[in-house]
Amino acid sequence: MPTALDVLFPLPLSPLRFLAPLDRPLGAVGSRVAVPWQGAIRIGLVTAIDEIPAGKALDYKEAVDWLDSRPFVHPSGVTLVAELAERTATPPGVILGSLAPIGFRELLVHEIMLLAPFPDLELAPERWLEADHLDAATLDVVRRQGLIVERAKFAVRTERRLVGVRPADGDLAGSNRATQRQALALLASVPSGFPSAAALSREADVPVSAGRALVTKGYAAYRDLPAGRPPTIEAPAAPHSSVEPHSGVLAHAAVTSLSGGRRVDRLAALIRTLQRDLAAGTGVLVLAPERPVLEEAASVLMEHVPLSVLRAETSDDVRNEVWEQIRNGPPRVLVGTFLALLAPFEQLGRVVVLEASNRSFKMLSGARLFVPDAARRLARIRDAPAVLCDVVASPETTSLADLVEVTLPRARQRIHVADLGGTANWPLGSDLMRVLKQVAERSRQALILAPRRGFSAALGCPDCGYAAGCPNCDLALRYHHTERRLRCHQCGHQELPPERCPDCAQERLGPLRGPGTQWIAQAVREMLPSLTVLRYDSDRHDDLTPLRAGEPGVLVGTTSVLRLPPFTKLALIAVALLDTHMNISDFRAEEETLRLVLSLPELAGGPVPLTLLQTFQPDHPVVTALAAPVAAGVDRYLADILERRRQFRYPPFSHLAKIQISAREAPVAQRAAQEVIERLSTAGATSDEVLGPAPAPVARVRGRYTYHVLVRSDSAAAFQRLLPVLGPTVRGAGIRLDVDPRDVGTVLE
DNA sequence: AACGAGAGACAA
DNA sequence: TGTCTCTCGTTC
Repeated sequence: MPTALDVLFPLPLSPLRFLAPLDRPLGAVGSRVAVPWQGAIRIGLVTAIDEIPAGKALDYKEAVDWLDSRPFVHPSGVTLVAELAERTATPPGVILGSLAPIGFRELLVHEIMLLAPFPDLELAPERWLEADHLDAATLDVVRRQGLIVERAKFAVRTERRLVGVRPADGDLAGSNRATQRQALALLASVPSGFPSAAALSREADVPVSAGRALVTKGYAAYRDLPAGRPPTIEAPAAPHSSVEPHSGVLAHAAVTSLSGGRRVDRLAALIRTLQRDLAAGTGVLVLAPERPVLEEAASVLMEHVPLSVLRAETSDDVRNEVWEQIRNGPPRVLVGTFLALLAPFEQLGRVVVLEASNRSFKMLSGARLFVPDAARRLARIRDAPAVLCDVVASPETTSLADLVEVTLPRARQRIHVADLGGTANWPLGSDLMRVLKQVAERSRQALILAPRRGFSAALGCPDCGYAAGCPNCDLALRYHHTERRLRCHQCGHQELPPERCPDCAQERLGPLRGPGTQWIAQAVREMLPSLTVLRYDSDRHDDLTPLRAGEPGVLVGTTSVLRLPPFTKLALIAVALLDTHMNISDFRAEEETLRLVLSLPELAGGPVPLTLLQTFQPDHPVVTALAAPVAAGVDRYLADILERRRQFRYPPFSHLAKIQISAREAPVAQRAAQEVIERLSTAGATSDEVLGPAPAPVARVRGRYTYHVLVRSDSAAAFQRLLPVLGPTVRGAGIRLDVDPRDVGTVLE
């Protein structure tokens, strides 16, 4: 019986079926194959192997060749891709494309052999030839007629190297040929050769002409040699002093929630467990949301366990090297981004997710996966325990079945709430001014977290209320004072600020609404002219060496400062406007505000600084919870959050998907949104399960109008039935589906 | 995603 | 009639 392969490509497709290459040993699920594709060949992943009836064989093309001797993706990875595709109602190829961005684009050597002379072709039969001797159409014809056999393998990358080809002889005798003899002797002793005659001469310490003479006289020649070993996997910079592992290991549970403490405390609590996993012969996968967390984890863990690192910047070569280490070497810990999810661990002992609620784990392209969800699925598929680490465990984690909660003592933190109500000073309230003065007097350092970059959230007219808006987006243009520009932070549009108000001709246009880094930095400079004030946001990264050297100063930055290594002499961390974080219209906003404030001590490498929160809402439950004298305030508030999620049927008590419908014309988008709702109800959605349509929080971005529809189901099965009815487009509008969204907007309110 | 077929727009 | 651009459907 013929054997068929289901082959998946990193394209928005489901697997396609090919015949297994005839007369070749059958490979395994998870291996890559080369298959004919639109006149050429391309690389795909075998997701299933099936026997099919002989009559069916003619329906499919024959795969050209197997490319792996051992699976490239563990079979559990194939299952994971399929599960994620189903959950997100996305073609599995899209999932493969996001999780395995390399491995499917490598160059192949594709060869063909004519089985008999072919009338119209001047090609020798029964000899292997480069496939590009035939054009795509001819290749397809002779292939269909069974007149050729084909093979494919990965192209070995080569580089031109200078190598020795002939030993020294009489012509090189004599004292004035001494330098050439010297260079040739060196060349002979290095089989891998040199990149150039000049490089050889440099190494042999002879004039360049001597090396060149070897080439002209035929003692040396350039040859294409296989490219050298890939660069070795570099260890991350180790900014951390060594960490003392906690004694004791984590209990064996399907899921462990590891919360509290600082990030290094949570790592310290993991080390003994990871060592035991490795000793048991199993590898461990540690997932990090972004580079600084990854580097920190790697530098802490590398002192205690054998470690590999995989991140976005790792080259394809290094990635292949890591894959080899994991497949062939002794068990190790792999610290990586989402790219590590498909790592080919033979035995996987544990999956650890660092900073499990971090927004960076939400992938913005493709199926918009949330990596911790994918990691938990992987752990379940492989029957490995999962550990979710976070400063504050999310309700999604704490409501999981078979959960063990490990809570480390919360980092010490003195929190002061500064009420901005009725204050005349803006953006620095009187409390913050007082503390900043102390910082200056005592020659200490302070960090102020600004709500945005630029000078102010808008530039406008104090008389008529006009505010300059973006021509492409329904959004105020942000005012950048230093550059004297108005800029849209959505689409990048920029223009000069108007001389006078276009509505009432008033000339005193000024900054409106919330302050940015520029405004706050300016205010601090005016108040404390002698103090160094530095800025750190995506517009400007000031040189922070003075602060690192311990000089007094104030750093004003956006949340991007949270990714900086800790400062050892911080006396104060201030949040200039906590309201910006609390008022984001999302059901997770308060919880994330809590997480933000409780993770601020991470920035202090030395004594615990004062945390000062400026807010117009000192009575907001988030603020009162944080201001409570003991941690119990926070814990009680977390319980409240969970209860509210249950009451209002938010995740984890329901399944949520956000559908974004957008078009250049608002009515087109609105009609399409209506059609989406009709399709959902035709598919059996109850009125309770469909919410919206509502205009997106910013109704127009880059000239496109967007409407949101939410699908909310109590049962996974009902949820999963509804999503596939949404195509990629509806009557001229584009649809984007975000299953398990991390930002929901206002539709439910 | 990438390609090719087919439809429609426009100049000669 | 040719050719350029856009939309749509297919990839086994």
